[in-house]
Amino acid sequence: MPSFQPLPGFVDLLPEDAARMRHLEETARTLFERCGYREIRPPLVEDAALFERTSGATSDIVQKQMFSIPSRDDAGAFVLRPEGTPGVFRAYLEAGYAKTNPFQKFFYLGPMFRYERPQKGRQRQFHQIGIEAIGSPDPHLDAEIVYLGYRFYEAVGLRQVTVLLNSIGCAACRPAYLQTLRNALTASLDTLCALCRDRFGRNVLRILDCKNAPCTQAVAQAPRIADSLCDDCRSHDRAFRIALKAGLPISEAPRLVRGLDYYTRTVFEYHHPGLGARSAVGAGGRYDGLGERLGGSAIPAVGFAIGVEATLLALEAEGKLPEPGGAGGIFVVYVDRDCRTDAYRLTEGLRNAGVTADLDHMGRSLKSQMKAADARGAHEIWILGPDEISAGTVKIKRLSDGSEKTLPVVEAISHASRAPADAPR
RNA sequence: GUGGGCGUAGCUCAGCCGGUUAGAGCAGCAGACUGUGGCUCUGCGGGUCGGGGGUUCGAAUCCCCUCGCUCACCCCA
Repeated sequence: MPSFQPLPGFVDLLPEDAARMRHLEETARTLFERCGYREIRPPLVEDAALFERTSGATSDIVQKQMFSIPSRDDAGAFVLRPEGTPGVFRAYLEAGYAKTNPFQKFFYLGPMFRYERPQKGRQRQFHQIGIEAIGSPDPHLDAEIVYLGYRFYEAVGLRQVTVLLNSIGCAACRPAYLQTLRNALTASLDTLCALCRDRFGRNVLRILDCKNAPCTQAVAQAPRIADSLCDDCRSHDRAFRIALKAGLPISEAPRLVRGLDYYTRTVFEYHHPGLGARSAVGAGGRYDGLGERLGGSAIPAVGFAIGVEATLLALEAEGKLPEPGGAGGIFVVYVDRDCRTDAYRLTEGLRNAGVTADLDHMGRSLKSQMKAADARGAHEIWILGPDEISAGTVKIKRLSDGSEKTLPVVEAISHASRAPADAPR
């Protein structure tokens, strides 16, 4: 057993894992850029207060899930970002977009950190890919984003994703609903789980989300938030649904709420049946309240985040995990050790000509070199032995059909650089 | 924070009613095929049996402690 392992909840992404993750990231990048979203990279470390102000001091993220870093001069706590939205929004404000060019579409990707007990699909360092459209209240934007998220899952190969939708109102109508909800739940307050009894005063809305039987029962009787929406929220929701592309596998989720405080109106989650109880592969919503929480003016915005690890699990469940392809390219093989330097020079010549090329560095037998070439998925083996070296040639073997030919080295290199053998597949 | 499961080779695991040299498959290396991959066969290397203590003539096996991993609950993208 090695002396050092990754810390609990942290994992080494080996090349095969990194390739899978990169595949998702590149799919997202292509898709999002096509829709006008530009990549933004806020820092991984922010002032703890940023998340306390935005996510809500009562949210679990803030209460117990943040990784804090003591600052040297005791100026306050720093934290590893537990989610992407606040940092993106802070960057938007900091850059002055609100004044110069208020409507901006961003995407971001990278690691997030939460101090949770690790389990399947949940790590302390996990990865998200998210988008944020800041500056517009347009319900068509909600539709664009919900659809875009779905398109991402579709593009990576998932076929069983469903979209859960709800509206949770705004600062104008939600307080009245919260009161209605409290009134409705008062009678059954004693039957609620301990956590929900606590939530009753602190964050009633979250009771809707509770999975404990007594709470779901109590909640089933309670009035729906959809019936308490103000006119503005109602018309926003209506326009959003009209705009939303038909054919999306949508489920109404009248009790869907979010764990973070800044959401308003549209909320949604993407679910996958292959993940069990914790079936979300991504989620998001509108957060018109975030700008004010950061001390600015009200700036409407909407976005979502994709859980990368959850998405990979879903792909695995559908049997669609992409198998990382071989390195391709050319593997240069030396017949005996005296040819190693020539083989090395030939390899460098190929690389300098823009061709993917490699060779053995373990002093292995010819046969083993051939095996290694095959194992790594090379397309051609270039064999260099005393005969070839004295003739200034190289023997080229195609792995696909085993055919061989001998060419002068110079000619072979220029041919390879024109018609690269490392073309995909 | 709470509960369950599991720690034996690089990986997946067998062995565990105590008993000689701790095994298999895969992977690795080498050979059969003396300058040729995939398939096959043969051989080789590789183990503080997570760690510590205890019981015993004898512990991978039984007991205690400890560390680690994992799954679930909680909560959550």
